[in-house]
Amino acid sequence: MRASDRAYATLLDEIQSGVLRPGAVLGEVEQAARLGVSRTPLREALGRLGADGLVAQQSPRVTVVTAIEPDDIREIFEVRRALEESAARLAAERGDAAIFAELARDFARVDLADGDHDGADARDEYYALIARFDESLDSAVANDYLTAALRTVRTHLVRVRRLARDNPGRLAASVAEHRLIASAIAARDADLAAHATHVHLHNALTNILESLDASAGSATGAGSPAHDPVAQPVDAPRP
Amino acid sequence: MRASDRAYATLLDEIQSGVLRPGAVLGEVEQAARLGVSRTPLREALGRLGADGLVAQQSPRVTVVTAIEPDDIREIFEVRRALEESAARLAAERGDAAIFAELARDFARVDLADGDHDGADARDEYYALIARFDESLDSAVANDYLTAALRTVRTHLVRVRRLARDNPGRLAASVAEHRLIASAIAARDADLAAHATHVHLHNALTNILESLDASAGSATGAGSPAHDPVAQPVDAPRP
DNA sequence: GAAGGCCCGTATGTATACAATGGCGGAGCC
DNA sequence: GGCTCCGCCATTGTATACATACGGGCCTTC
Repeated sequence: MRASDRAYATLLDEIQSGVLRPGAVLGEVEQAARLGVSRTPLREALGRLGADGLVAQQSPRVTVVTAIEPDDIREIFEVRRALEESAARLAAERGDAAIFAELARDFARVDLADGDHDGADARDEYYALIARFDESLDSAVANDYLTAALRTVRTHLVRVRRLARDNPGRLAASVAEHRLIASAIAARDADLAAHATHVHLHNALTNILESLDASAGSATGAGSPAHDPVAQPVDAPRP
Repeated sequence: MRASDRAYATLLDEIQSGVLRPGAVLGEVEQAARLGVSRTPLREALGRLGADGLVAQQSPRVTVVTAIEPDDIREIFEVRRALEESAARLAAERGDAAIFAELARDFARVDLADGDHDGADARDEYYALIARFDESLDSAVANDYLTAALRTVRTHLVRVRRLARDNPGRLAASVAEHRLIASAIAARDADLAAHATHVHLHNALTNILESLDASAGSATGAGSPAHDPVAQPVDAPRP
């Protein structure tokens, strides 16, 4: 594996997981030394992260991790709605019905299992299933350009999810919503698939924004308690 | 201006204008020498072009200009429809009605002027107006993520337009379609704006594909006569 | 005492040198 | 005669050295 790939993967993970917080300054020599690579591959990694929108040049001399604010989340969900509604429609038109019928069954099963044991276990199963659903969707749509655009959106979504604590009730509802979407695609009902996607995204966004409001009310800025040992100067989240 | 920016801009222009044809091999030392920059900034330029989807690594050792085939065009238009329909909706909801009313007037004027003098002159005016329309749309939508996604699509569209000769009749129709979209946004009629966008994209795609069929029938591969003095080995359009 | 200018330090941007890998060609063997 | 293996060459990936430019701090002057 190339050094630039390692640097990109590591930085991506650290940004998505919150180890590198928004506003953290990413100096080239500093990060290159920390990750054990030279400046050249690190620059390539920073370039890719910049293309993804995860880092930006605050000034011509300083690269920082970008912030995600409620307005960003709304914007991301607008793009997400546009792309995923289309994807759902296209999947309903051309997808393999059997695959989505099976996905719908699996979502139904998780829905039941959720009563048995809620917690990290159910959540892991949920996220794994979502990932499988996304993969199946991409494969059914068979559109590299759409998949690429969705990939960018999903990259940002990882960070968004981290900001918002998902309550157990929302989890169960989300599973049910996905089940409906999968069923609609399996039934080749493009309108229903699109509208169910719309509903799902509306609910997800609402939940996230409410969760953000709640945590903003309880503790200001102490959402993620993790004191990071890496991101040195967390000054200037935005000028 | 940085050397990497110059390299990127030059290569982008050459790919979009067809000087560097699909399948052309972009060796690092070769292109660096040609563009008068070092390998380091050239690599950065290639990386950005790769992120845009304009070049790809055919094998782990050779970077080539990507091809655009009819299927690619269909895929691009699927993404474009998803994004531009949403953009039209959002612009209708939040845009400045006055700006789009003025755009609608300008489209109407070009529509009339088209009768006087058709040719390169009208086409330039048309493309300038389209560019202004796109800018106004982006500004009205005020969504950086959506704008970024549209930017990628538009980058590819430049190449698509070059492939298809646009006939004068289509040009006039396109102007009329844009006039309707602008009017709908000015009237804050989100549904009409979205549906007019759908109609416009459908017509544009149909025209492009028909034009492609026609040129494929008349001359195979001799669509762009420009003999290029730069792109050396045009071997292996695809294995 | 304050403001402006100069100098230095530190950062990025670029060039080049070095290393490793993959492909191609030739030669030898079956 | 054909296939396979070995070795060289070419090209990319990485590291490092050099240039340049921006910013901060200190000194000087008004």
